[in-house]
Amino acid sequence: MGPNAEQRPPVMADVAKLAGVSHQTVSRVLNDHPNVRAETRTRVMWAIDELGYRRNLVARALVTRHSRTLGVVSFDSTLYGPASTVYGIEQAARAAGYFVSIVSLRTIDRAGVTDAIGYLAEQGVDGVVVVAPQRSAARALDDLPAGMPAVAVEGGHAGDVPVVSVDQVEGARLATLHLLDLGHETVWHVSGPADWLEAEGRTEGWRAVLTAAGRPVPEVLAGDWSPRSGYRAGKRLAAMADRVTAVFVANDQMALGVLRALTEEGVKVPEQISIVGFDDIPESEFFSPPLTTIRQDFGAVGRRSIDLLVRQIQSGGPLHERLVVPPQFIARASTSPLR
Amino acid sequence: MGPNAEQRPPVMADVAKLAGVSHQTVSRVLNDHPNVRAETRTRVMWAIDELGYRRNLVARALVTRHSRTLGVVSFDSTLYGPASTVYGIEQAARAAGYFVSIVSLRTIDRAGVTDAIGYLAEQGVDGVVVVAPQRSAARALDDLPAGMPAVAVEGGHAGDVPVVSVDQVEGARLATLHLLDLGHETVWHVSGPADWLEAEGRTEGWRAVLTAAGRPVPEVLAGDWSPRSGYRAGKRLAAMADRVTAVFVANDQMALGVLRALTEEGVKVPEQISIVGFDDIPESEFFSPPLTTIRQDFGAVGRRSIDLLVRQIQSGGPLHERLVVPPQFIARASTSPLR
DNA sequence: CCGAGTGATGTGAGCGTTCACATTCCGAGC
DNA sequence: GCTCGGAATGTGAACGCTCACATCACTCGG
Repeated sequence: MGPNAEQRPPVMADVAKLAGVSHQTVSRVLNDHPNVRAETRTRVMWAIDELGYRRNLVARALVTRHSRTLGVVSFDSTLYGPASTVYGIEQAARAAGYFVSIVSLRTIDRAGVTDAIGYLAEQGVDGVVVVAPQRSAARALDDLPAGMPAVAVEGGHAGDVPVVSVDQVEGARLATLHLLDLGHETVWHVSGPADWLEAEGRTEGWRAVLTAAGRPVPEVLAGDWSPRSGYRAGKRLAAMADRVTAVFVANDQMALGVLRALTEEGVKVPEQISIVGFDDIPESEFFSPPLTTIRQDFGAVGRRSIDLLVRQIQSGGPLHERLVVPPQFIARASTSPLR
Repeated sequence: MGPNAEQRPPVMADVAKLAGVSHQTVSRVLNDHPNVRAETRTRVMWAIDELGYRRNLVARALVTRHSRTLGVVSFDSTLYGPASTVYGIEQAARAAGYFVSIVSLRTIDRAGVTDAIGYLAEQGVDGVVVVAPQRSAARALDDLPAGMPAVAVEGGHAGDVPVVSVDQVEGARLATLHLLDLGHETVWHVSGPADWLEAEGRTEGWRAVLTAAGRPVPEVLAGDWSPRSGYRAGKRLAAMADRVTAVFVANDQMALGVLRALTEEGVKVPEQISIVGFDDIPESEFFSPPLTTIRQDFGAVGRRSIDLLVRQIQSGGPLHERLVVPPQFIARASTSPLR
């Protein structure tokens, strides 16, 4: 092996030697430092090209103490909501010049989230976004490593940490009001799982509207977001079809299950029962009938949370903000006036 | 400011001083080196705890040249398939002791993928998984940085890079054969977008079965995976309802659109037309009627690809393997024998 | 009772950058 | 021609860890 049998990728010193400058000048070129002669710059660029040099961001991170990487802790990113949120976050982070390191948890207990944040901290992320849609997960934000910038998405009352979320209560209000406006005496509700903050918010908004209007508040049918749980709720609703005329279902997947159950039992939607969902998944428009629902702007959630996180990283101090993204009502064919 | 006004997080030397050992002994404890006296170990552990020390993986990565981070290049992780694949990859990677850094591209041209891999390389990932469902994206694997271990998922003919994919052709065969077995004269096909390898595979399998059985091969109706494109295809199929009795739709979302269009036009499924989808998204079981479809095991795809990647990282050499995950036929209510 | 062997620990260098500071260069101004 | 100042460049020391090697303290067989 001669001295040229180097297998290691070229480093800054190699570029410097080839260009006939010091490693520091190479660094300056790479970092767009103003005080470099144009001719020197081109010579360095040429050498970089010649050697196929790529800078080593790990070494840079060691000295700057900034990795330009953000951590994302998420949960079951197969569900449409979390998946879209994570996608939005990733897009926004990259636009802001950050990499994204993701940990998706299967179960979402506090310890799991704390561990995940710990791993990310060791890995040197500059900040974390925690998608913590459940109470228990949100609590993990209380034991953040000192000085770690963080943002909670859909995270409820998260202590010192700023929160970005879609206004669930408002969405539920829109849905429920729409049904009351159509002349329905009251509105039934198929809820999400108990521990989820989004589920709580939706139930709360629904209840608030009914109470404010002086309408009876029917018993809540509990679901777990899955189409199957909606199907079960739908069967129960069908059995009460003489009393039920309008239902607000806490997400579109469950609404699909409800629709299916009602169809099986011969209950017509929207003629006999009106249905409103939540999320506006891409499928909703093609349900039978097309689903009236509430759209959440996940892209906006991602952008806002990254913006908040980056501002914290730059300022050093924590921000006590609470950003709310408004939901949007989408009218389709699953609701009709009470005849 | 006294000398104790340190704001910086503790480093290994701090732990060493407190425990009364050398930094190297601390390192040994952290890395489970066998030759450390039990008492020393506990003393070090105590010091670590006392200071709230966390090791700095960036510094470690600099010297070991391994970041224990894998890069994932994906594309629109909002679609059910890509989202599930990425989730499976992330789970498998973490189980294997790796972090995952994700780049999701909006558009999937070759340059974009090449750039993404380049960024990940600078960032020091030990290997990359490229979810490259399109021909153009798959081609980016030809210009990988030298010595970068890589695996393509759903990636077609990807040069030197091992590929893991679900057997699309076989899935399409299962779907088409099922329909022929029910007595249908031939099977129509709503395809995915042209550039997608998965779409090609599904069309190929469908065509192969028809040809082998000596049946007429109808014109392909082109879709783009979206429910809307399925809806448009459904309208056209409804217009030919006298000739069409069976349709294989290249994914479940489009199948939903087809279903919707047929329902609107008063065509009964499965009495007049039988439909088979592909993917088995969670919603399929609750379509009206519940959709007969082909299930893909995305978890298995994730595990296999990480396994392949980790083996490459450990062995140093590239592996020329090609792993195929079998699809599964799921019978539901959207198909029936030709009367 | 001594030297070899093994386990436990310490020492210093180096990973590839950037930072702080030192040095050199060059033209303007007197 | 000489000084001065800012632009352009170079030098050496970190950053926090692991690696290779050195050292030290024992145990054990002859």
